Amino acid sequence: MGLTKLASPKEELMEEIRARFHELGQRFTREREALLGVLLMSSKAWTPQELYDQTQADENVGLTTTYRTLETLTRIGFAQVFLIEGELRYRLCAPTHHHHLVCTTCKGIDEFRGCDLDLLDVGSFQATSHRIEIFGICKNCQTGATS
Amino acid sequence: MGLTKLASPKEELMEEIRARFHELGQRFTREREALLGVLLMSSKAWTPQELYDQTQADENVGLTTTYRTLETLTRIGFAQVFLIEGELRYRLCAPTHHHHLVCTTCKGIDEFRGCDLDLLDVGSFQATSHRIEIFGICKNCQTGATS
DNA sequence: TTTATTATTGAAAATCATTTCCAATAAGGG
DNA sequence: CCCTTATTGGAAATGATTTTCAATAATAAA
Repeated sequence: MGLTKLASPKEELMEEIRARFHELGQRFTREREALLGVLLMSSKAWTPQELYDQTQADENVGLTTTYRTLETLTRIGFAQVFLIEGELRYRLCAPTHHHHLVCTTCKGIDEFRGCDLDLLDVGSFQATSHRIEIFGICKNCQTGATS
Repeated sequence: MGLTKLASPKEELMEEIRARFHELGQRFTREREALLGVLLMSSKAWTPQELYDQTQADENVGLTTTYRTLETLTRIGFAQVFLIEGELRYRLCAPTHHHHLVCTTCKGIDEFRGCDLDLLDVGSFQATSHRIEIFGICKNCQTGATS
């Protein structure tokens, strides 16, 4: 990990999201593209403020827009919120079922598939979804680098 | 579920927590006892505000103290935070390894034990902990009652 | 018991996170 | 190129949480 590329090819996912936006009658603005550009660049889960700061480098995107875009992406299933050490962080996610390896050092998150939780007997509890998160330190962060 | 009693006997857990507080040089105040009294009463995960409101019935506990006590219980391992539908909620938890069935209607949480996640191969990722949460509707909430 | 020490409390203020407002802007269909 | 209307951004509002600090009260020691 250590902020490796996302599993799904960058351009492909960008197009998939753009298409979904159009389907929903939402516009694909320069701001949204800039935010997605940053999000697609790594496996990191960002706080809204961090993401905002990151975009300031080249594009001018407002903090409010950053919040709104993360909310939208989460609502339509292309991002997920994570509670990591008391902070809410957002990360792009493929919309297929998977779980996460969360690095508490760099906040990078890798996906993994394959879980047998559907087999678990939960009695009369009517399960609708589940989440598995494995916390730890990714390979890259084990080798000393602080971020 | 539907806010059933906690697995571990109420008095027993209260004593365990009291003992741990003493060990840590922390005082077992009337306020902390009142808050624990409410927390021990059910399997519900509370927002700080809700817990504060609940205590006002008989004991006068401040909101600040409510936040502080939840923070302390979480830090020493007797409570856990949950992100449920965008809200942070706290629930007493036995300090042994287990996972959760989260009712998104009443916010009651049941514990379940037995998971084979330790067997999962996560390659070079250095796992330190993991969390499994199953979301859904508990038996009690399936039968119509709104809360 | 009584006293001394010091952790804890609570109310107010400060801070931080997030949302709402609304006038100006710009995406994208026609 | 024009029109419609979703989107933007800054400011203000709101909401959640933390800090501050003087008063209080829980325990240990006498």
